[in-house]
Amino acid sequence: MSARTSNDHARDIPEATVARLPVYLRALITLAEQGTMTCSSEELATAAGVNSAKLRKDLSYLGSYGTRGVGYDVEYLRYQIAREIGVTQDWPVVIVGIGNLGHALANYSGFRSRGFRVVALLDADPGMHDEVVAGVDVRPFDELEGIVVEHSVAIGVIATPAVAAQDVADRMVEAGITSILNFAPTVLGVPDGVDVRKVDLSIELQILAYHVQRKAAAGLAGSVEEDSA
Amino acid sequence: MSARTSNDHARDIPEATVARLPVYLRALITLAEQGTMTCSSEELATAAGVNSAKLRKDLSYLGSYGTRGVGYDVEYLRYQIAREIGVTQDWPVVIVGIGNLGHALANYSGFRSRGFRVVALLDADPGMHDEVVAGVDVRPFDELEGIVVEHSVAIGVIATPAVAAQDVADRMVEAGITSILNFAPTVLGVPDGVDVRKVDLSIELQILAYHVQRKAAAGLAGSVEEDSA
DNA sequence: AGGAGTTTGTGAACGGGAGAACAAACTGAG
DNA sequence: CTCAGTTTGTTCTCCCGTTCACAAACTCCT
Ligand SMILES: NC(=O)c1ccc[n+]([C@@H]2O[C@H](COP(=O)([O-])OP(=O)(O)OC[C@H]3O[C@@H](n4cnc5c(N)ncnc54)[C@H](O)[C@@H]3O)[C@@H](O)[C@H]2O)c1
Ligand SMILES: NC(=O)c1ccc[n+]([C@@H]2O[C@H](COP(=O)([O-])OP(=O)(O)OC[C@H]3O[C@@H](n4cnc5c(N)ncnc54)[C@H](O)[C@@H]3O)[C@@H](O)[C@H]2O)c1
Repeated sequence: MSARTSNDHARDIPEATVARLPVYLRALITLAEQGTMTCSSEELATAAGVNSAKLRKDLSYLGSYGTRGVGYDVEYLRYQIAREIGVTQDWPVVIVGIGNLGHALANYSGFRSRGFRVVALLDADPGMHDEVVAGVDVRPFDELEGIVVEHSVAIGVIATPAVAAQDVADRMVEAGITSILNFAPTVLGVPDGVDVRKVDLSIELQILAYHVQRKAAAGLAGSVEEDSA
Repeated sequence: MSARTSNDHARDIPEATVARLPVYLRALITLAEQGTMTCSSEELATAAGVNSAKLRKDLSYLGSYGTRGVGYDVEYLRYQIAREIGVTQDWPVVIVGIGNLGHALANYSGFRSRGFRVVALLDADPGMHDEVVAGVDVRPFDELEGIVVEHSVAIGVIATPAVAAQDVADRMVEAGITSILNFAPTVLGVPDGVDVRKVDLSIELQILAYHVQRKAAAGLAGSVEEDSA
């Protein structure tokens, strides 16, 4: 009951930190490619586009991997973050809905290079089956469960029209998937223990539109605010 | 100086609220299509996947558009939110980088139906010019400035490889664009007053992977936590 | 008209994250 | 060995966002 004791260090990294770790990881990979062996929190923070105090606090949740007076060993920190996120191993992924977006996702090489392997492309449209996209057969949606079990798939991507998304999510959960990345513009209902992250292009654009409008309105009003630092 | 007085109601809606308004808008559109005339905060909150108190507080920043004891008029609220976001008018958008992802974006109909109009598709690859995607010519990247000025474009989408993204962003800002949606996995540096939102598929997957791993580790440890409500 | 029932709008408590600031810990020169 | 310089890890404070809880406001029934 009280056994929250984990092997190494404290668990439960804050969500905000988890969301930034992949950014740090990317920055470290870039630094490593440039031949940098060591970096300070200041340098890494700049590369990642965040405040250095925030970076240090984030890293402190993982453990104490830096050296005072020196900084961080790029390769070592890179490995530690990758291990914490879990991308030292490969994650099998299934993509459902191979339309415009599904094709783009299947062809995306950044998938593979970051520890994700597309093991199946599924679509309900029979006209699409056995088409080969990026070296993977498009298979009937019904094969979901078999594939999930066979490859121990934990992560599913939904790129179907919005009306089908909830159905697909239900089937995914039933098949044993516990994490879903949803591109369809719908709110998905899932049981406890299942994670959903959504990517909604229209929402992003609408947020941008709001700010454009606000900036324009502020400009018309003639006041000179907004600029702080 | 103290003139933060605006015409109608108080300005500066919290960012978290701004990010949810499009979700409410989508839920209201769905309700309207189903013939619902009126809805309570509870119903709308459920449809939007949020807490009803949060919904009410969010809406209260826009004004007082509900009726106590009754709820909200779906059409009226829909219009008010659309007006607040700024999607009662059409926003011209340019997309730069017409590869896998750019094609998908250009073909995406949800763009148009939500108040965004793709006025130009730009790519640096000459082999691509004059190809027509979704009814729009692909043009050389150099035409950016002319198009931005001609159509008063405020919003730009970057779908180029990561190495080109900063360059493209610089050119966009120079041309007069003030809001950027970035799909390339890079941190963009932009001047104050320019908004950048990023969509990074790999980061989303890595966040999901972290949680899968955490769940698995918790399972192995044998503790029965996680479930609260 | 009055009262019961319903639902909004908001004040207040609470929790988590952001940033400033500093002590602890390391390096390297003399 | 000592001391100056550097950089981490962490504490402390502040602010934003979430949630609870309730008075105010409205409807409808009798
Ligand atoms: N294209 C984009 O750039 C873009 C951007 C943002 C969001 N989206 C969203 O992503 C989703 C897909 O967009 P798209 O442009 O690729 O659409 P699309 O119509 O081109 O593709 C949808 C695919 O899903 C398949 N499908 C339909 N129902 C299915 C089901 N029940 N099971 C399995 N497959 C099914 C269809 O056969 C089709 O191949 C949509 O919800 C869209 O709103 C797309
Ligand atoms: N394909 C996906 O599903 C996906 C998913 C997430 C992120 N991304 C990211 O989106 C970006 C585009 O991905 P993609 O798969 O479409 O790549 P892609 O290589 O298919 O397309 C890139 C396009 O950009 C053009 N381009 C290159 N440099 C340019 C420049 N300076 N100015 C204008 N155009 C230029 C190229 O000619 C090409 O047409 C990449 O950064 C990728 O990491 C893609």
